[in-house]
Amino acid sequence: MKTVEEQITIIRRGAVQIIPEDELREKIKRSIDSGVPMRIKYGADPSAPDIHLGHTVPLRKLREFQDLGHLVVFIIGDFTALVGDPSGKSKTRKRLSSEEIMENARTYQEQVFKILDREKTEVVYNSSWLSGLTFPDVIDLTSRYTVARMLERDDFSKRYKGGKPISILEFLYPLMQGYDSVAVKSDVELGGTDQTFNLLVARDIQREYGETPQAIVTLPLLEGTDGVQKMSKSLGNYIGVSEPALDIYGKLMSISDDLMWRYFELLSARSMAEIEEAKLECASGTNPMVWKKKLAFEITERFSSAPEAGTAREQFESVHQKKEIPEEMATVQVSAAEVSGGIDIITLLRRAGLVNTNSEARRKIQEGAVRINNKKIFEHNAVIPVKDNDIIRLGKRNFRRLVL
RNA sequence: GGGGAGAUACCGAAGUGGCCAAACGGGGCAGACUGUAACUCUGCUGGCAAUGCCUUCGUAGGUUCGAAUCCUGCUCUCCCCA
Repeated sequence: MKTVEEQITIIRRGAVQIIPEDELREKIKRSIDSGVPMRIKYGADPSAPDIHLGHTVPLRKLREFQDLGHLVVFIIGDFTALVGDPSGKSKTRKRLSSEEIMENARTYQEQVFKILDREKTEVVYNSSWLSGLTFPDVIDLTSRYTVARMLERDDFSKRYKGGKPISILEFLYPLMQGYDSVAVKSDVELGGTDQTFNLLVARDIQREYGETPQAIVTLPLLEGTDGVQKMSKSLGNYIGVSEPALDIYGKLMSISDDLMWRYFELLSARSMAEIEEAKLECASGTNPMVWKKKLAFEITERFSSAPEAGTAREQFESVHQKKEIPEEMATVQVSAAEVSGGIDIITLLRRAGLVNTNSEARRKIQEGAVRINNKKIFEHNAVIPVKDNDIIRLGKRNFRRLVL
């Protein structure tokens, strides 16, 4: 068992804030003395089943807590998802059916346990306590917090000042999350910095219900592959942990050199000392690509396997560095009858799923982005004689192999 | 309950009777460049049987030779007052 200070050091690495640190120390000490592990709460929204590298930042921190002997209480926010979160810009965010939620929760867990230790994880659904609350219970809960305090939340106050709508339901969310903490009796809760407000509300709610408030550990939000906005599926700048090894590797290689160091800090298992060393090395002339490949390999391996990551690296090198055509690619099946006497290029591109409309196909052809077997096609009414195994290419990185 | 403002393409935002498939910016895609799928530069970015035609400016009607633009109802949002 590690000492309090040793544990704090591990917890602090990569964390943005620990609120309040002395309370956390106290909790760790009590845990050591009593031999009872701390209960570390983490909530997940099962509306999007694909977890990406951004989610893995807190997950890795949870794993560190587990390795220190503590228990993770993983809350699936099925009740939350059932109600449907109206926050943000998407006005008509759909409400999920309970079947969808259960399915998402299942795939979610599959992915989460690539990182977490199953033995030290308690998975719970917040519907099991939230759906049982009566309206008087809800009134009691809402009476314990004020509108002014709600408006302290950054995005609420911004929207309020900017004349953007805020639904009452959104005010309820922090309260529901806080109630979750009461229900699971959490000692510590983890979340991204965007969750700071909700995590703090939970402390107040716990106190209101006569419990000892949880300590809070906030973690940075990982920037997406664009290097600017936070990684999110809706922004399309994410790297999913269940993506094919080649995609994970390739997307990691596409990040900027600056962002690479950020990823090293937040995702890599390498020590900070080693990372600093690498930075110096690059500053003195080493091609950053060398280190980017190491990062890409490490992360790809984590979510697939060493052989798969190796294959991904080879393919990347062959396609992007030697400009060769990848060995493996998506295929498109056509019947021999369809292509006897050739097939017109627009139809071919659409059949291959490389474009969505004929107009788009014409544009791409004009731009010189279309190749068949590495030969550029410029005629948008060209009729192409094709055969089995021909390769259709759009741009640098979209390939389809034709199968008759 | 009363008064006012608004809803435009993936997002933000201009346009206020014909020159509007709709400026500009962001995003996306492509081309050039590159160690790179980064940066930068350039082009494209509603659809189609394509020098034309069709659909689109919250929604349903109306006025007009002609409507994103004017009128009316409806839906939704914001602000002020009570």
